[in-house]
Amino acid sequence: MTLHIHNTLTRQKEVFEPLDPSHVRMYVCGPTVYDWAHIGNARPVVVFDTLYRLLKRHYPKVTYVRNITDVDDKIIARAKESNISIKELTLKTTEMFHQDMGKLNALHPDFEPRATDYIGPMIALIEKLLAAGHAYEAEGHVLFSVPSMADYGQLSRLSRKDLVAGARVEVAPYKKDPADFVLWKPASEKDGQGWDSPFGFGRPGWHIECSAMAEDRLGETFDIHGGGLDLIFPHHENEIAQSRCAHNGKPFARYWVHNGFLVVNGEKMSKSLGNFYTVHELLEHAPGEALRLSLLGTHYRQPYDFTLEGLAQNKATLDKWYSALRQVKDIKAESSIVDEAFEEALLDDLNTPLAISRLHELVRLLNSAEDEKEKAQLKACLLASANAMGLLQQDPELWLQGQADEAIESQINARLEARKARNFAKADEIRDALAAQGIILEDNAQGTTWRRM
RNA sequence: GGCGCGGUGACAGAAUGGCUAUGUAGCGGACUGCAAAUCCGUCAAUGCCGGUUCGAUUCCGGCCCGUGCCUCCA
Repeated sequence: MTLHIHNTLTRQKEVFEPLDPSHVRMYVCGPTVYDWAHIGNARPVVVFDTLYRLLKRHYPKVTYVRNITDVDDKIIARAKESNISIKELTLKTTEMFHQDMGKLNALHPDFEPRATDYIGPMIALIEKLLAAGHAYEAEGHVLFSVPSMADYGQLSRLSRKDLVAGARVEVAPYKKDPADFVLWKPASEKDGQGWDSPFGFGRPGWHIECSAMAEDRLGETFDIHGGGLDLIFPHHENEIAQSRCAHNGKPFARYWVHNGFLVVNGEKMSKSLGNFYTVHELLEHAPGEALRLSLLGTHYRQPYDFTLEGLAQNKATLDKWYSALRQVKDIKAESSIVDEAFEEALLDDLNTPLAISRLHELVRLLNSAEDEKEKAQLKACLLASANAMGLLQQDPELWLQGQADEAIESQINARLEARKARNFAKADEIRDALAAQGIILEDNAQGTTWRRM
């Protein structure tokens, strides 16, 4: 079984062949920490977490790096608004991000470099670019010279001519070419964020941050670089330009993987449109695991149309799956081999919807299995496969019922007594009363089980 | 204007040059005191027009519709 992955560089599905099969290296652009993460931020986290888990099953060592961008105009503005220090804002927001992503069952990356810890390497990279003639200083800025790179634009397939034709370019007077972009910009002390450098007091441009952190953690050339579709241009294009030009044209990332956009009611979700959901608020509607399943229910390169109804439906699916697991809670899972059809789906460019359909199939088989040994195997297979996607790792009782509740248990016992006495009117009365509290009773061979809606 | 992406049953969402996933909803049945859950069965789709082909939802061309990017957005 071989991993095939879509590479934005070639716009094709390719066989994944790591530079070093004993050590796969992946970099994904992380959040700019100034506010709660929204579901658009959560999508790449969940997608690349699933890829990370997949890679770990097939290669002996995987290094996954996801940065924290803690230098940014929006951060400076937000800190000023909230009247707190930049450090306080970025630390607090990073903590919020970690909590939310933890609820989505996202594993922690191997490294999570913060931009502010890499100012030195960024300056060094800029100096290399200046020395190589790919950058120039102008009015306190250092700019990357796009015309100095003959094959600029390969990832986005935008020619310089097209870029200039785009009427939205606001050409700063100090730019030699309209396409040039900032590597370093001047800052003043009152911004609350700035560093001394050979080019003066200032701060790094956004793109150079990722180039520097990726190189420091993963080397000049590495395997996979991921992020949202919208980062292709300009961010990733410029990362490539900086990194390759600083290293004599050496390749940067070999496979570029981009997740599609998030859409709400057919419209792009964005803060300016006001139609966005934060992960934090959605966690009040449904557990993080349901949100994770929702995000994986659409192939990662497709646009994902988020709805609260869809979220509720995925919650119901997990209820069903956990119910199936509860039926076999006394059966010990044997071995832990990921289902083959499931794994094949993931290996084919991370086809999570197809993999999920296989989980449905495994649940159905488990529900209809008669033989104990067969149940034990199916349970093990289901648990291992679901875990490969970061799902179904909770205790079923805890998922379905939450904290133990003696009042409910005694009501259920009272109902069982009534049923035994064939007093069905009373039994139904108790069931209806519990239903009004969102408690669903299920009578089965073993007795009566319950769950919360 | 340039560079892209997409249009599949009531809804969500995969796949495929012929055998038409999966889930939710619906319908029928089994089970149940009745429900719920579960199981079995079942209905139902490829935007439009051409072309290639024995055969197209799939490949090619045109059109319509929707949508994204085009200088710091995941």
